[in-house]
Amino acid sequence: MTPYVSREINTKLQVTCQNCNLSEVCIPRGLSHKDVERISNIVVRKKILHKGEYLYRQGDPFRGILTIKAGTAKLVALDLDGNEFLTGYYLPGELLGFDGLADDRHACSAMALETLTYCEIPAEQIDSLCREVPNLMRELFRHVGKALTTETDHHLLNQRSAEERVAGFLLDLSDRLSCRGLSGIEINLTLSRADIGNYLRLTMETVSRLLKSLENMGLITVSAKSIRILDKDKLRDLFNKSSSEGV
Amino acid sequence: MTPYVSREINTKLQVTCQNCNLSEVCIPRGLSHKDVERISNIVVRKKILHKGEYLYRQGDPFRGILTIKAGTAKLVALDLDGNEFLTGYYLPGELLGFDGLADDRHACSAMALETLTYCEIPAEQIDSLCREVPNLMRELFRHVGKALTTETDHHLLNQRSAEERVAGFLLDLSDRLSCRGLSGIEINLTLSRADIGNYLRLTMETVSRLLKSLENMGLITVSAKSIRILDKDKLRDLFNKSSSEGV
DNA sequence: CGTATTATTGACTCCATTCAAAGATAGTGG
DNA sequence: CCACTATCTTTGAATGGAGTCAATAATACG
Repeated sequence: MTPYVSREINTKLQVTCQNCNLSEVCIPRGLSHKDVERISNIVVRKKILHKGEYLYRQGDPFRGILTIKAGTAKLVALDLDGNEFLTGYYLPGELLGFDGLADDRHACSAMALETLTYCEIPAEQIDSLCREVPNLMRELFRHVGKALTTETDHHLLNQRSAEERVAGFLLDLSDRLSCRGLSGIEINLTLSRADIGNYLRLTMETVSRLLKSLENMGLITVSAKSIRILDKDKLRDLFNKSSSEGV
Repeated sequence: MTPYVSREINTKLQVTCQNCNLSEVCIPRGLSHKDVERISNIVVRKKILHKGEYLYRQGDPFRGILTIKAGTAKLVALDLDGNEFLTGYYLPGELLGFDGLADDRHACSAMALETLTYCEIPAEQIDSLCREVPNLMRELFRHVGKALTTETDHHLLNQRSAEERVAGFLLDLSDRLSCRGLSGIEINLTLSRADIGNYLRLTMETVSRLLKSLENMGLITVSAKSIRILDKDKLRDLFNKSSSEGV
């Protein structure tokens, strides 16, 4: 019953944190109306990026904490050999940029996977803003802590069997989409098979084979970049396979 | 040339952040004398823990940010099946506890690997202390950011070949010991083979085989829990093997 | 409509795991 | 101090899961 507000980023003057449709998942979550107002004046609402463009690049000076308004992005680290490693995949309302906190340079690159709009708390403002709005400080600590446990979960996922990894990836994505009021059943992948493989540390061939296998089992249907989850419970069972061994 | 101060935690009254021998690597790093004084009054210097005792357990309410004064600790997450996953291994001056930031409960357990002493910024004090000492806030953000990139590096390491993982583990440990003024050559492992395997997501058999193999190559000598690095450069070459393929 | 990119499918290989058994080490009580 | 036990470590042989290489198919894009 919150007043409906246009999703168009183009109507720039109107869009504030107070009326943003993502206020339930983004920074404002848990902050008072007054705090949000304070923050909203600082937050920079950025222009559109197109597929393949960077929000920031590995090695860039830390630019701030970003949050996606619309679209999806991937976070990529380069290993010693220059190979990509997809460390994260971001949906609207999710925060990124924490990889720049450690030494004021971004340790990863963030790239738009499709047309994307985002907001930013500029690096130079974080300090003063946190001092003025202690609740924001607490929220930022909470978010960066969340980024840490998410990375641990990702690491844990990638130690499981290829089948469990793919199942886990779909379940995670489904849940995160649901949280944002989007369909957790009809999933539109913006990642390529190679990207998914990169995220799960599998080859694209293995990802392809396993999506087909899940389809053959009747758990999902796959058609190009669109995946429909037919049986989430069975998918979950598959994900937890190792614990209920032997059946 | 800083005045030498007893390492004995038992002489409680004397030990402050100002005179702690770890001030170059721990929280005080980069803070003014005055800031350190302020913090030192809040920091709680804890009693001795013995091998196998917990600093905190998964599910416990967030207790604060801890730093090890003497000894080593492991950070362990339990996966869905109840299997251990060793997410981190901590040396004196290293901070832990960030796994409790996200939802005020610790996502991991921290266990002493040997007799251990540590200090603590209690959870309830972090907020006010950060407000009084903005430089501390910045340092904490830096540290939690570091924890995040460290976890990504760990994740990346665990995607490499078993040989590279073991070599990388030894190199990392060696460097971290060196930073603390300890020998990076004569390494005393406090982790068991199973723990190392757990950290590197290898079986203890594989770890054992590869330590033996590195010994046969003349890069290290192994005797029980004591490892001596004989040729760090060659060890580094081995770690970077995949990039200089074919030789 | 044609070309480039991305995805699928198959056959074969190899690295790390598993299973199993022997050997070393550390901790305990007589 | 030594014997005894439990735990940790080493070593070997066989297995299997995901990778690699390669060819074809589908999709996106100009």
